Amino acid sequence: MTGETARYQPQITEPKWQEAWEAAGCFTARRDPARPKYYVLEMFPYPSGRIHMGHVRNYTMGDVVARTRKAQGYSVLHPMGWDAFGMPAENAAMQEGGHPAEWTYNNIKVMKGQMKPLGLSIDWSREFATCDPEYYGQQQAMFLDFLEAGLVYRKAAVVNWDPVDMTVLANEQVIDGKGWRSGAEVERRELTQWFFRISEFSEELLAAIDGLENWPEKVRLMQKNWIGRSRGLQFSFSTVDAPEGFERIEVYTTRPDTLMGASFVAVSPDHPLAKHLERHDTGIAAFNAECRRIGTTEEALEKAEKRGFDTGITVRHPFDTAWELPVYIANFILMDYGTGAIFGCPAHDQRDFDFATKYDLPIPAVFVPEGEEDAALAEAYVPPKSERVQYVRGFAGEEVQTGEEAVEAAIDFCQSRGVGQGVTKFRLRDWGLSRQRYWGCPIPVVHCDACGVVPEKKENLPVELPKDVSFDQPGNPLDRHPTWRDCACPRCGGKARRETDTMDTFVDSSWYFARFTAPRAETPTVAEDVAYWMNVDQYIGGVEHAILHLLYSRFFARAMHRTGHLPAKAIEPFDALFTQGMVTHEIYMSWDDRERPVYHLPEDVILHTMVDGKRVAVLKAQLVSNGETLEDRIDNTLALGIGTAEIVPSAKMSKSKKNVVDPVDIIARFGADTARWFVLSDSPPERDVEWTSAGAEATHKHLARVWALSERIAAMPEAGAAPGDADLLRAMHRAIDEVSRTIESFAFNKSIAALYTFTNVLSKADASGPVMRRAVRTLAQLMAPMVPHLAEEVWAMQGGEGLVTEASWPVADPAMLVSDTVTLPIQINGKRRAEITVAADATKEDVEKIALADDAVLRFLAGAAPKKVIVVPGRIVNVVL
RNA sequence: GCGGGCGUGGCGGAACGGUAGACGCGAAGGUCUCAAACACCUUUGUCCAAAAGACGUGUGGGUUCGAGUCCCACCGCCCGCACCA
Repeated sequence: MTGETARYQPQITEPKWQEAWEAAGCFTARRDPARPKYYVLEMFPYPSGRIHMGHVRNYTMGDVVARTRKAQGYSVLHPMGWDAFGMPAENAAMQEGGHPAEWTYNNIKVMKGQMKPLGLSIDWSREFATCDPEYYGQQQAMFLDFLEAGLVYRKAAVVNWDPVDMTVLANEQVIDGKGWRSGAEVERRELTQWFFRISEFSEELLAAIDGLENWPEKVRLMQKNWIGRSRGLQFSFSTVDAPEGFERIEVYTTRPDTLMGASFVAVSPDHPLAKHLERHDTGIAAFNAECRRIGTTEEALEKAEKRGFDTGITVRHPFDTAWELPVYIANFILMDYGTGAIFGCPAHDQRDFDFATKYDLPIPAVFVPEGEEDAALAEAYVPPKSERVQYVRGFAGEEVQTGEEAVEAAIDFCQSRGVGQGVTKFRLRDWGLSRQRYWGCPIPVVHCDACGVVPEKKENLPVELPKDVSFDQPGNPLDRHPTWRDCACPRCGGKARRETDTMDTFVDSSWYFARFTAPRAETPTVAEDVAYWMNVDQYIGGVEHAILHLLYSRFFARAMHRTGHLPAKAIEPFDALFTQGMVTHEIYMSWDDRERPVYHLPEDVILHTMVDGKRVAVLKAQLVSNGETLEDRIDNTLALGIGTAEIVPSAKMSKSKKNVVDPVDIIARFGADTARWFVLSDSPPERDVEWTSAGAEATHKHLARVWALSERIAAMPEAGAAPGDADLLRAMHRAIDEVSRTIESFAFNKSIAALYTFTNVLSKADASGPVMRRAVRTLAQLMAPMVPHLAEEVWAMQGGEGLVTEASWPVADPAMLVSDTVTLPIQINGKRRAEITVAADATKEDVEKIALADDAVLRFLAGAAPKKVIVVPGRIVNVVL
């Protein structure tokens, strides 16, 4: 057969198989009590308008799991939806006009059109967007249930305020302390906002992490640290010369053992005392205002230079009333943590040390390394709490003890003297969900002059966003929409105003996984559906969600359970979690005549490897304008670097660096299977993978080789036997075993390596037609999760029954996996010097005898007896001289 | 600043504490071709002409018969830090 008529043509075959799957309803999820269920979920996308390679990688991984589980007989749920609320839609409306809904739904349409050609085994009948009123209406219903259950409340909280645009800014909209649009200095301002009482679950959310065995250890650690349980002492200092009402300052410390090393007290600029003082003291007012300009992120506060303002107030030390400590307002004290006030022990905290040095405060050491003398410190001495140290200013417990022991002893001592209480605190703060924006789920309450805050009646849900809004003025359009904003009080019928804050988009994504089990239901969830489908058996997404999204979802599952929307088994909604790495690409950069960087798209350069192995990127535009060929360029000016771009090693794909590879282009050129195979092949899934055009081309070639191999095998005789049959069958079972195990353990790069190995064996095998056919059909089955279209093609070519997508997963025969001999390396003093082949069931003694008789071993022994011989059966022999 | 992660050939990466470099890319040589492309075959960590050998997993120490893997210290890069999603 010539290459003319028979070729691997994904552009033709891929749509064909997608239609076949759709016609057969392969991916429609059904509750089937007779079968075990499997729920695979990839973190749903934000509809930005285009899919990127990260999506391809994420969804391909989920698809491998979904298709494998389906083949293994599970009833699979593999849904897809859209995390559709958020600021970009509003930004687009501001910049380009139009309406956020129009922008969002259009993006969804485009992105879905780009995703469909990937051939993912998604049940599209369950699709929804979080901006659908049907979805957010149910979310509002749950909000009301949470409100009734006491899981939501209002309190004042700090926001970034842009005084020119008169609007609240997100952290990412604050650049160097200035508003991104107005350029005005951003202020911290307090607003009354809605909060979820997530902190009520701190202890439980922390304790339950230990049960999340199939989560990555790093995510569990990050969550633990985020919740941040600490044990400490809360007590108050009595003040001297403080204003009325501030006779005491309550502080919290995790190191009460350092109380005798205290040298100052510091309160947050947002502390009631600081706020009181600023009303009467312009210096303090100016200092506090300065602090508030730093912003609201913890990062900014931590990185800012540590500064304080001496209030002139002092406090008495609890164990020595003659000892007075100055009270500062300090920019690094968070009002949200502890009591918003601390005592500083500069000897044993670097921040306090820097502060004390700056303000010339004493630095008395409380403890020193065992056996050392008390001496002046050049920096804070901060040993691990588990280390034994010698206390020179301790007041409780032994003189030499660990920090942990000393803390407990100090708490006991203080409590017995009536100085404070031992308390457990958490770093985790309540979740502020209010957003002063339009494009989010409206908070379904009204503010009535007579009744106060009144929940909307459930029969009036959803509280829909008004469509007639404009974004030509700063601020939230809901605030200035009179017919939407003004309403009747659900309780008294009097004049009332709707809440104009909308919900954080994290709320939308905190329960979508539950909604997928019954996406069209008229209640948030349906008992039978959540009972059958929950939990998510495998959740897959980016590590950037390791803390907030996952923690919020864990909280939501508990809150939903408490309000009757989820069964108890679903309070940890994700049984297994996998966090995948990014897709990166190298950057092509040159410089313009003013020495500014200019970035070039991958398709605008030709990559060439020079003889010395150096890679260069030649600018296509340069070749065209000079009328040159690549060869001319290589001969002439390449060495000079003219018309070439520097290759900067891989970086996260971003539009500004122009290193984005568009999946749509790749699919058009090579087909979806090439894109799918490549994103799985090179790197372990949890690590970043670098997209390279050479790799994509090589993948495509390999897939074409498999196609051609299948075609060759299809033409082989129907009957007969050949000497290589047994070897090929062994290789086949090894491949089944390896691919099955590596898919199970999320090592898809190794699955692909095993498929390469098996394909290489298969193409060189000296086996008969029937065995070859059997092997290549198995190859199709093993490849199907990764490259389902090609697998169908091969399956059909070999006369496979029905669709390979519907075929059951092959099982390796253990008897075919063992061999009768084994090759062992022999080390001499830990260095490999020889190898021997012995029977797989040889005894240690036999192996030792054979090893010691080996030529190389005899040469090294030179007649002497070995000191020791270590035989690890099946692995290695080590002879120690 | 705090928290978390990652460092292995020219490149992506393999390796229950047991033969470092599986598999793929790239490169070199060959077959085919008028020639090229494609395809196929062989080689490919570094040093040495080759053999033998030596050296090799970011750096420096340590534990072990044996360390990429475990421990300590350091260096570099990446991610998160509560209103981006």
